[in-house]
Amino acid sequence: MKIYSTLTRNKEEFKPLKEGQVGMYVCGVTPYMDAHVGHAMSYITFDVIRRYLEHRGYEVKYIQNVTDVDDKIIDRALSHGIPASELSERYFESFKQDMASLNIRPAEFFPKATCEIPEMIEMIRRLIEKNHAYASKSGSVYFRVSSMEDYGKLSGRNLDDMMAGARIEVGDEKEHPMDFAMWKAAKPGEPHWNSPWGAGRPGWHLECSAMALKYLGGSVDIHGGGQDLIFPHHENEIAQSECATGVKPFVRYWVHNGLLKLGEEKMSKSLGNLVTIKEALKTFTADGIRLFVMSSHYRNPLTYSREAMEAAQRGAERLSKAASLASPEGSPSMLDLEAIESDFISAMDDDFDTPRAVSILFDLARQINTGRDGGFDITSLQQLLKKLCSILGITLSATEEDPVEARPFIELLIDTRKRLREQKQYQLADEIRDKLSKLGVVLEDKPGSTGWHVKGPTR
RNA sequence: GGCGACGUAGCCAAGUGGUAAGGCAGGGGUCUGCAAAACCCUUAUUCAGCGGUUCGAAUCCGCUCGUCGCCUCCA
Repeated sequence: MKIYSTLTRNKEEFKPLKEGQVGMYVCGVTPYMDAHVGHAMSYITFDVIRRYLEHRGYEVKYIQNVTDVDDKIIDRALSHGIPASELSERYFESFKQDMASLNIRPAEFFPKATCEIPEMIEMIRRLIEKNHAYASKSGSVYFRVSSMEDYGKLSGRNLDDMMAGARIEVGDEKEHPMDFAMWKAAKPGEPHWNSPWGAGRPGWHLECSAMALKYLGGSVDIHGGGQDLIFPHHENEIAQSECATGVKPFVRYWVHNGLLKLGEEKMSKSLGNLVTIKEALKTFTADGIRLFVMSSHYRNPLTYSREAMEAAQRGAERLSKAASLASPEGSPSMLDLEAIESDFISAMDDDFDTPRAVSILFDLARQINTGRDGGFDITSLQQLLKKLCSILGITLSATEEDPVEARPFIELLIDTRKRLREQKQYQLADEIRDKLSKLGVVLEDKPGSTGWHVKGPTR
């Protein structure tokens, strides 16, 4: 199996530190508003990677942090008149719901920044001891970037290049403009914790270093996140971790997903151009959204559009139809299932090439349909389709929940319509079908019987 | 200005040296009372442009144009 690592900018043969086990750390959210489809894209990507690794026999330990204290949370909590902890808790719950709706499996553990303060303080202390960090007069602590030989290796920058950028402000208390805060001295009214350097709160980058170390050990196999985190976040994580522990590399495979665009720009909370996951789910199903994400390679940017989403949604429906067809009782289909599965594996083994993997799913669906039409037993094909879909977290569930209360009435109408058709009263029969369709119930006449299903969410 | 991606049919998107997967949409057909679904056929002599390397390039190299991301919080 090959995985592209941002650090080497190459596909590397995947070998976890401990055979058969994978420590995976994915940067989580800062919960101060509802998550958007860009977050969905990222977490679907890592959910698929996790599921696939497990399918390949690895035992995966998956950790995802929650940044439950930061400037935005504090600002927003203030304007809502509630404690920061309450705000972040509320949106973290909302986030977990969204993830569940998208069939994204929860992390094994979601460490919160505010619950890991002692570990972070310990890390700062070690870095100060080793001269990699220093406390300022105001009680903040900064990482000394000049103390690290290869600072900038992940993002391909060096300190001189960065100094050439015009947007750097020279802070009074920093030794070097690129030094970054690990501990921020408390301002009046802000949530704060005590530390050897005074009251304050942890810097953003520090939590991931401390948590990765605590939960996954000195070396992480896979560390994931959006490409927008490469610099400064992940660069600084490397600096803190490698300088504190002396263990190199901090991360064996850096995996970054491309960003979701809305129109010509990145979808983001700060730009405000976003579609929340809850909004998307009003129109599309989890399978539709997952297929949309997987139809493009995870390292490429993807543009959210109604047209693209609808195409994915149609595709999802096609797959679940093929999976749920009743199989004729004929001779079994003679397809080489092992060859199909091994094509799927080699696509996924090649840096998780989901577009290629998905194309195999569609090929399989067509084989199922033609097999059915030819009177073959398609059960084994359907089992394979279901198996491959479950590796990708595609549920294949009917697009809508069963409208239990309406069921007897729908069936009554279908029965009535059947009699009308027998009497060749087609005009009235078609009228029933059209009206049901407008109500979201689609009828399909087959030889001898009429099937029905509910249309996707609100389409 | 520095760093990094990307540009393949109407749309989305694989393919990284051997002659263009797959999905959606469109056209024609089979089936059907008509639909729907499904199936079959069909839609890029061509991969942003221009040069170069090669027996051979969408794939490698150079240049040009265009788009995006990061350099400030961000999945």
